[in-house]
Amino acid sequence: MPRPSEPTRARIVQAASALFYNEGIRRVSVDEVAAKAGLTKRTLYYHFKSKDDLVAAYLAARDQPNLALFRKWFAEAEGGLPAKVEAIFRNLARSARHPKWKGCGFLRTSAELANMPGHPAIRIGAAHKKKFEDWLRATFAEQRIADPLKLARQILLLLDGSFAVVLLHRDASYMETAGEAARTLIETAVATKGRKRRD
Amino acid sequence: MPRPSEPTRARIVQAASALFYNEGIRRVSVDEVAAKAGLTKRTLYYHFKSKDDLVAAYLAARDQPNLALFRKWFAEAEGGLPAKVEAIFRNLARSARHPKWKGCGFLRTSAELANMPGHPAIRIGAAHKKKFEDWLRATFAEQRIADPLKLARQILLLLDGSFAVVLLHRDASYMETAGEAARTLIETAVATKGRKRRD
DNA sequence: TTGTGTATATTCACTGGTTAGTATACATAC
DNA sequence: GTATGTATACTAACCAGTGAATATACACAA
Repeated sequence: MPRPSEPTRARIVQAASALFYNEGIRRVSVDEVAAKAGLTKRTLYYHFKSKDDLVAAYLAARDQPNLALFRKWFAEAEGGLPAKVEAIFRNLARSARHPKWKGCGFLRTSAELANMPGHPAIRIGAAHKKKFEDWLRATFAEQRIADPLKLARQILLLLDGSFAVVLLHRDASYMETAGEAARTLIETAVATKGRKRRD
Repeated sequence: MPRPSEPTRARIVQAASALFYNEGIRRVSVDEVAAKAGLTKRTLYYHFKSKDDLVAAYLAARDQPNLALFRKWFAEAEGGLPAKVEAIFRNLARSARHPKWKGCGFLRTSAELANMPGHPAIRIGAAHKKKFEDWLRATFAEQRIADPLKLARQILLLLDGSFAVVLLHRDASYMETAGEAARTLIETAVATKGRKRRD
């Protein structure tokens, strides 16, 4: 039974993900994670050196799948650039209507651990958001938009804002409002493409 | 010494505010709050029936001062509507650069308690955001903007987005980016004032 | 093929500390 | 002498992390 070790670790991360996402980091004990994974706490501590380490692994496992989903929604959408970005918000709204939805795991974790600035989990969250921003910036740069970084950050702000607002109000329609705002900002940036900045 | 009871209660809320905001709800014990307020836990439980009750009081105490601050920043700013809204973001960025700043207490609390949907603290947070949205909507309506509710919600999304992003990245310049985005959205809405919706 | 050593993987049982909430008694002011 | 307010001392549960022992799989030697 010993040898492999990788499936066990993966099972622990899976159990931790479900519990941490649904209940919150500090609400969930290491014992609960171990029980859900079907093993003892001592075994868990063989694979992870601390609870903080486990929390970091939980977020690290969410990084790539999450980004892939956003890219998929963007790629599959019909229409031009604004429509493709808006599709991300529309799909997100659909996810948010599921009763088990509880916002963005990265944001919620960094909100809960805000008193530990250098925590590995917060770094992983920041890196995740940065990857998303970088992908948007590159996409906008390809379309010869004047200030692709600024526009990417504006979209990111709307996205994370919709995570926060929808979590509070439990009203997913805010995500469609955010999508509309994103469309307006993109169209404005496109219109300014060649022109000098006014003001 | 007994009689008054109100200053005692206020002192408890003050102690709770500092601790809950800086360390997080579940991180802070009722004993710690009592110690910081200079009394025993048993006395605290005379004034509040549970920890949840105390958490709710912590947020309720933040509601009016927070809104007043936003209104003050708006009112004192020079210039037109976009400049006045942008001033809110600029002032917020200034606050966020203080090292003790840890985001929006309402958002962080509801992120931490996301597993308890009906929690009084979450309701207070939602009501707070709604009041801000209502104030913006009324302000925009006075200026004869076409869809004041939609614009108010877009600004709210940018505001809460900047709380989230700046908490993660510890880079307050995102708030100025959010302010710029708000300006763009307002100017677009103003330009659409009388006109029919295109599309 | 069979025995044996070793790194890997797992468990039981425990520690020292913390936690929300309470039973009871005492003090003060009016 | 009764409302209000405060403190001491307690419960019963929980929690992150560890010490010591054990089980398994595989490499290699006989």
